[in-house]
Amino acid sequence: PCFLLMGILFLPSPSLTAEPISARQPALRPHVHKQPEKTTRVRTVLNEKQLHTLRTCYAANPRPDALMKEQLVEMTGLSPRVIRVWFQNKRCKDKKRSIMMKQLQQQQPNDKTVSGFSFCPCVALIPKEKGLMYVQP
Amino acid sequence: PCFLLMGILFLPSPSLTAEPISARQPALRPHVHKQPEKTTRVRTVLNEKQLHTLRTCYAANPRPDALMKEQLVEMTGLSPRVIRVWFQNKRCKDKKRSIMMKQLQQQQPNDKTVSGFSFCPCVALIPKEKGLMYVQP
DNA sequence: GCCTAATCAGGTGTAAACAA
DNA sequence: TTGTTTACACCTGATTAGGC
Repeated sequence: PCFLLMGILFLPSPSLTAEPISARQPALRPHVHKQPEKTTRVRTVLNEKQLHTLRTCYAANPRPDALMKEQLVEMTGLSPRVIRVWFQNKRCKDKKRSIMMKQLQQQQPNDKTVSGFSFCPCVALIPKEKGLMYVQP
Repeated sequence: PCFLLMGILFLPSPSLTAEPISARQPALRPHVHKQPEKTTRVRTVLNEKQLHTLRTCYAANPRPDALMKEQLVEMTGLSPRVIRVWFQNKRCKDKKRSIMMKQLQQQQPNDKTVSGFSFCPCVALIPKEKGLMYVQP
């Protein structure tokens, strides 16, 4: 259960070799056109194995062609649509992140002041509004 | 898959849990409607075997993904919700405990090392006595 | 009373939808 | 296609309450 694709060696996932239960068929709505009432958006939850496959492929080639995507469909059991969207989002996020990084680096090479927080992409660390700061008593 | 960069802790993507929608609680009135209706919450009592299974899994991976949780559901006979809550509580307790430990260790050697505060106040700062002091930033 | 399962409040990450 | 927004899955941390 390990094979080669585009020069990438895919090993079986360490956690699970057998994939028993949830081969997810997202069961998407056939009527894509908007019904203002039904706002139920079906969110596919990717498991670790699928993510690993996608990420490995992405690392080798962030813009897979149709053939490649087809292979991914087969490997992950995801729909082509999910594959496509995932790569779209991934490219976008990556780009955004790299831009952020560059800003961060050139902004303060080794400044340790609190002001550096304003550029911290991890929002959790920034009190948004009336958040609280933790200090030692 | 979690790393530190420029003092920012990047956590791995959240583990995935497929939770049936039916498990969502109807969000009963949090307010003054003190209706005499029974608010008895059902408390699951875990037996030794279930605890052992959960603890073993936790030791190997405190953040199981959807597949793993599904297996746990099968092995323990517990609902996905109970599994999820157990892991949440366990992580929280563990974290709290480890923080206590670290703070105990650091208590004697030195004081007033505010290093790290400017980078990560949420994580780095540890209460000296018992509990955190909150101040407005 | 202690331990902890369940709940709550608030936040994060991201798949999906949408806009350009 | 890229860039932005939205909705949802799931998190943490604090709190509440059930069993022993």
